[in-house]
Amino acid sequence: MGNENLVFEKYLQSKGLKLTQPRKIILNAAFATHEHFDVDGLYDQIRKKQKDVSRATIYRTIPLLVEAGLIKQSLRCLAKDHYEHIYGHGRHLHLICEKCGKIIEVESKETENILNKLAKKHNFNIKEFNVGAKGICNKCQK
Amino acid sequence: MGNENLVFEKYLQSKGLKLTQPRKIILNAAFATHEHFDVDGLYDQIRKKQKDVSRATIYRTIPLLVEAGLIKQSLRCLAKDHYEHIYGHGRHLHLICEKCGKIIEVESKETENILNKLAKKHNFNIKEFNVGAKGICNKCQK
DNA sequence: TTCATTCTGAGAATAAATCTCATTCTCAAT
DNA sequence: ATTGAGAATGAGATTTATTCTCAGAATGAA
Ligand SMILES: [Mn+2]
Ligand SMILES: [Mn+2]
Ligand SMILES: [Zn+2]
Ligand SMILES: [Zn+2]
Repeated sequence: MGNENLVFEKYLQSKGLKLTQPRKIILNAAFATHEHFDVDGLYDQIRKKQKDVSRATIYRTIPLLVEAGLIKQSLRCLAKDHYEHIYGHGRHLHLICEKCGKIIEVESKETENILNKLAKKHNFNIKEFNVGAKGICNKCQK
Repeated sequence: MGNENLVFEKYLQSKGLKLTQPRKIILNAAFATHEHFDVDGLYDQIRKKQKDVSRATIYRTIPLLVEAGLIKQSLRCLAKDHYEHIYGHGRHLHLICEKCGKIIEVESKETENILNKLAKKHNFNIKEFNVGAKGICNKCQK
């Protein structure tokens, strides 16, 4: 339990927006797990906790969390957008198994350094890394 | 004009499928440009050439081209799946401008080597690399 | 309280992608 | 050349994630 709440509140204030109850609930749900998540996942999780937030509000809140630098759009599985929180969670790349859907997270400063170098060569200002590979995981190879 | 036709035909034969006229037209359209493309892009391009292929057939043919190793799913822009051909086109990574949508393609054996190393450590068998970054391009920084 | 603004939920609307199905094509066997 | 079985196609219906609309509720400063 970091201080995502504080970060979010600060961001909302800076935009003249309010940290309401639904927004708190959604923020909490997004940080309740270290797994990637989608809108329906959040919705179900929130409903299990007797809370009540509409899907519309979740869809409206996610861009705010992204803008605040708390979460990022991650992968797209089963035709749905997926997200993951980034605040308090080191950058990493993804190895995604095409068979079972397993996601392996790996840290790699090296790839970042290389990308930074290439970006500099093109005068490109990187905001978000997006590194990964698809293939077959250990178990599924048998 | 490589021999994508031959590759596609071989693949289709191996699956008991046929290289029909619509499939030829779609294949050609996919290789007519080195830009990334989406279904509507192909559809418009084909219609401009007086040809006629339904969207349904394009949607049905794309997975075949992917399976044949001729194209790959690339980016997702404006809520649409995008693709790019890979046959006869060296692997590369993408620097995508969030402002103007410009896509800079850069080669980098280094990142591949690193990813291969990381994959080996996890007994992961890589099929497709997916490397890039989002940010602001040279021009849009002013 | 008042008042202006922001938020919210419910449901309608949008649109990419998939599916259905009747018809047409393909091609190997006769 | 004819036939027949399976494959392919186009048109339109369907699905479904996401966005939009709008009427009412909450917020908070004055
Ligand atoms: Mn992750
Ligand atoms: Mn490319
Ligand atoms: Zn697996
Ligand atoms: Zn740009």
